[in-house]
Amino acid sequence: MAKQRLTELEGAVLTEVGHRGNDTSFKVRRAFERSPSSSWSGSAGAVYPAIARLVAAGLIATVPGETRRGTRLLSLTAEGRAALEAWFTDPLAACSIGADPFRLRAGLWETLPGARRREVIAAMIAAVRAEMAKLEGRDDLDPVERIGNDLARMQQEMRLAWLERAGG
Amino acid sequence: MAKQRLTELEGAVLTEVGHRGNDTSFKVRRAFERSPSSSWSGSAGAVYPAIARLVAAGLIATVPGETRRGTRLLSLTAEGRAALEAWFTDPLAACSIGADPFRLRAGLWETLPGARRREVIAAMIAAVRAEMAKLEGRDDLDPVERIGNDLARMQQEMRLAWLERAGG
DNA sequence: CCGAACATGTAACCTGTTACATGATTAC
DNA sequence: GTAATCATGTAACAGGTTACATGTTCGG
Repeated sequence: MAKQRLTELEGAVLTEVGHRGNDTSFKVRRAFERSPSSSWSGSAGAVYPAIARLVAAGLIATVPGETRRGTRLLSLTAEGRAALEAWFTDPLAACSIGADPFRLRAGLWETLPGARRREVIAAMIAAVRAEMAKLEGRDDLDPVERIGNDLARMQQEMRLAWLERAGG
Repeated sequence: MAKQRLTELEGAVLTEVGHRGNDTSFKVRRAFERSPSSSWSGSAGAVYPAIARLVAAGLIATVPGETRRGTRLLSLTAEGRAALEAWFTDPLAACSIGADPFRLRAGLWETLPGARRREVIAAMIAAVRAEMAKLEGRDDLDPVERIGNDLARMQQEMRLAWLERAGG
């Protein structure tokens, strides 16, 4: 009955419920919507079915909320906590390379003729700076999300350093 | 008729055909299979349909190969080159944050009790070192892929520095 | 009272995965 | 000759996106 392996979205849902205090489907979904990562839109059509799968697998328990809004309060079961820990402590999954749109494109910038290349690099520097400003503006983060935010900032700093070397 | 917007896989396919000398569907697919990134498996069921879409959209032209193997030689059309450049020079797409499995999990490691936490961090350090060794072993890379490889290595170095700070 | 935010969910669609199926060429 | 590699593709399935549908509560 327990799921074979969690998807990234399912792991992230368990994280929201178990360590970030998002105890309803709606709050989980809103947390994804507000996250700066482009990887998920936090769409209802992804989050609600994912939670339904986790409930069916016995990893999330639900109790009806007190209001008449139809709210269901979510919590991790013992199995859910175990599945979450297995998910986030797997070294192969955690340290694999992932999908980085910058890495996929950077090699191609070097193929452009000089003037166009400098123009593109300048636009990229501006875009990275804008992303960094967004990341630095967050001061309402819990400790778990804080670390994710710091890592995202470090990656943008790395991109910036690379661009400044490439553009000079 | 021209596609509205390219997926990451479609952009990567155009890159393989246009800038990395992979002039058949099979070579494109094999290049993805051998890539260290975990984001795509390079499965036939993804690559062949993607190429079919790009051909239908007029971005890739095909001519039959000389052998009887059924090989079709691929090349970018003028529209294909334009679409590829639009794809890789879009600053918003290039500088967005992407799906990083490490970033998604790192905050949770800090919630573990001390001994278990050190154990997990040590396993992560070993896994990152193993990934870095794989990345450093490649010396058969063309200039475009070289840069992607360098960026992947820089990201693993960043992870390693973070882990050593967290584990100390 | 009305709009914004809360709250849940479904249906059509698109894309990627796994596994399968087929056949040609090359190396031993 | 036979195994590995080259070469192309499809079918069933899983999961995410967009857009839609429904109803509740709260602030002005």
